[in-house]
Amino acid sequence: MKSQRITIKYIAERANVSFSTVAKALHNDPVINEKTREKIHKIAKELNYRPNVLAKGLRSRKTKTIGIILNDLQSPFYSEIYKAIGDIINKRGYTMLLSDSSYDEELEMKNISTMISQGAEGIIISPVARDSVSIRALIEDPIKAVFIDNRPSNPNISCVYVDHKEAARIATEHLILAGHRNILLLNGPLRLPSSQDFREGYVEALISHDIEVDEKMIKNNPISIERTCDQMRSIFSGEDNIGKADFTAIVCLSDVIAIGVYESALQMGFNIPGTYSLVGYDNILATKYLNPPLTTVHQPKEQTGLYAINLLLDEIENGHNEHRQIILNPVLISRSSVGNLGRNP
Amino acid sequence: MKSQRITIKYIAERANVSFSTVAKALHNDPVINEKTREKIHKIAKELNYRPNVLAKGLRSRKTKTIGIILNDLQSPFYSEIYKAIGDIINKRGYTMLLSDSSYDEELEMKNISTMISQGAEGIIISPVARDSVSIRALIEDPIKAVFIDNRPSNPNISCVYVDHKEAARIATEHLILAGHRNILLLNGPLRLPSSQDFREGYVEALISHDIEVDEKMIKNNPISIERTCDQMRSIFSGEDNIGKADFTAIVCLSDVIAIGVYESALQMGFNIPGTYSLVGYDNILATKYLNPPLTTVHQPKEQTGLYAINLLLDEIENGHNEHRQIILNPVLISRSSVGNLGRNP
DNA sequence: TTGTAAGCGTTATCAA
DNA sequence: TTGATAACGCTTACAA
Repeated sequence: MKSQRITIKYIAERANVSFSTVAKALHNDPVINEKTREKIHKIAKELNYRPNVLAKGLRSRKTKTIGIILNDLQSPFYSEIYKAIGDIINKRGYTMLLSDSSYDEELEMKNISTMISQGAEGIIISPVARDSVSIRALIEDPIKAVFIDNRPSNPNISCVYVDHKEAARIATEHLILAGHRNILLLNGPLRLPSSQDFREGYVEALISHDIEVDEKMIKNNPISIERTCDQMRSIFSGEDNIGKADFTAIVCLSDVIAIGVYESALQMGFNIPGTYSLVGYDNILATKYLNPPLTTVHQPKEQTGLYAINLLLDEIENGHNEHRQIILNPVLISRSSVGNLGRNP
Repeated sequence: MKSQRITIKYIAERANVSFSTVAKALHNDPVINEKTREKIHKIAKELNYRPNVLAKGLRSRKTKTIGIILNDLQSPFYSEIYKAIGDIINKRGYTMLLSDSSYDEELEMKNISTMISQGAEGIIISPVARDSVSIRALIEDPIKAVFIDNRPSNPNISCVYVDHKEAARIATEHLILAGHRNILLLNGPLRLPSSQDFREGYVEALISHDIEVDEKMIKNNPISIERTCDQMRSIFSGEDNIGKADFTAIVCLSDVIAIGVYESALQMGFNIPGTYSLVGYDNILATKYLNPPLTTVHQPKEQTGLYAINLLLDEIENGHNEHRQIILNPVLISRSSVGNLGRNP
């Protein structure tokens, strides 16, 4: 298995020319004689020559590699985003380096380091925090980056994100207009910028409708079905600081959390929207087919990915240097998980 | 922005030692004096030194990079698999190169080439076909590979897969035992090995219960919600060679196809399981919460990923050379999308 | 204990 | 039109 590696040097031997001639021929450099060019191409093809990207990158600084750093590879939310990114990356002849930070700053830092080490020409990242060591490191590094999903506090970064505050406002208001006044917020960990924004939107909606904000009604938990079930169980069992009769509706930071509520409904025997009305966020594929179909706020995920990669490639290939911020709008998708309490006309 | 790149050479200058001393110190080579070692580490840390993986890989042939090639990054089926893979890869200090072949052999070939070019030390691939130019190329190359999701025809390849034939048999038999005899098979494109296997299992189940196999009842379409809706619509409109009354149950090659049937039910106004009983395959997360909850055949996706990456890393790191084939078992998850026709006790 | 030097496979410059 | 050569940043004998 000590099989000879196919390099331009090896091709040169076979073709009886110098390796630099081979290099030029392979790049279709017009200085090379048509005949030799063809001969060399033929040999390369026969030997199934594959240029060594490492050597190439080392020498030319061009690796044609883009790093994508997200927080949860498995989440349908993120997968729609990087599906869109991946398609473009492929089409444009790049390769995608992908990694998962799992909402952990240390891991994020490591991921960024690795990608830079690997010679990624650019990075698209869904940052764990609005500002952090890793983000500052990223900005200092001469590597191009586009942030998605969250607005970084430093304005000198290109980014594409949906206005989470507005999303929460829309979702909460929808419930208020359906007559709900005691609305539970199933939020994510408060250290996440999206959770902070979402919370703000929720509060704003309540206030603008003269509803008092009760801190006990805001629950911050990791974004997962299991943890959501734990939360609901603790409310039902009386362990929590609120009881199951203290609210009539639930807003969730993400559809995954909303699915956790569906699971809880199954486990604890309550009904959606009979017992609780429910609004999610993201509009992931499955929500349409849930029982009942979930009312949720749509995030343009494909668009996010598309904008992000186009911005990045533009910066890389055309040396674009001014930073652009693209804010996308959330839109309410009304389905059947919200019941009308009939207080409002 | 012409910022000085931090290399061992640069650190060497700062530390007043030769660059090879730096290299050794950074590797904690015991021949280096404790004092100088510490000094060098300190400087490296201050300068935020990141080894250039390209140079490293070029010289040492170790890139710590694993390539993952799948057919549909967005599908929850695949994302569970590479989530599992990604976790291990990260934990073991590797990086993941990910790409999507979209069930296209040409793209697959390109993806393999790219990964080899990039110096990936190993590849985990869900192959488009059981045998193909790209697969043969992959075997000839000295790169380690593990196939998942499908059994390749060449036995000299490590692989991890679920027995799709058995899965189809279980699914179909489940319907037969519920009294169904006219069962529509919503299969994938016939060029896909999984479709071929699935078809076999379906046929086997029918035969073993003395039900005649009707080719018209087997539909091969791309695996997507949209194409499934198209198929159902053509049956309902009479354009197809079977009519809507010709069957009472449906088996699907994947849960995504099954979701397409749910969508069709919505669009065309039929009922599950009232009009048609339905069995899916994969047991993706959402199936449990569909309306009605989908009866499906579970594929151990996380296990698939885990086995695959462990096999691969074992081959890479321990030079394991014998190839191993791991076959995983599908298991029926009975929920509420199958109605009993009452013919059997 | 530290330093010198060759080489990994390219690109790119200059000379022939 | 072709060839020789240096350089990219690192690893790794071997020499000092």
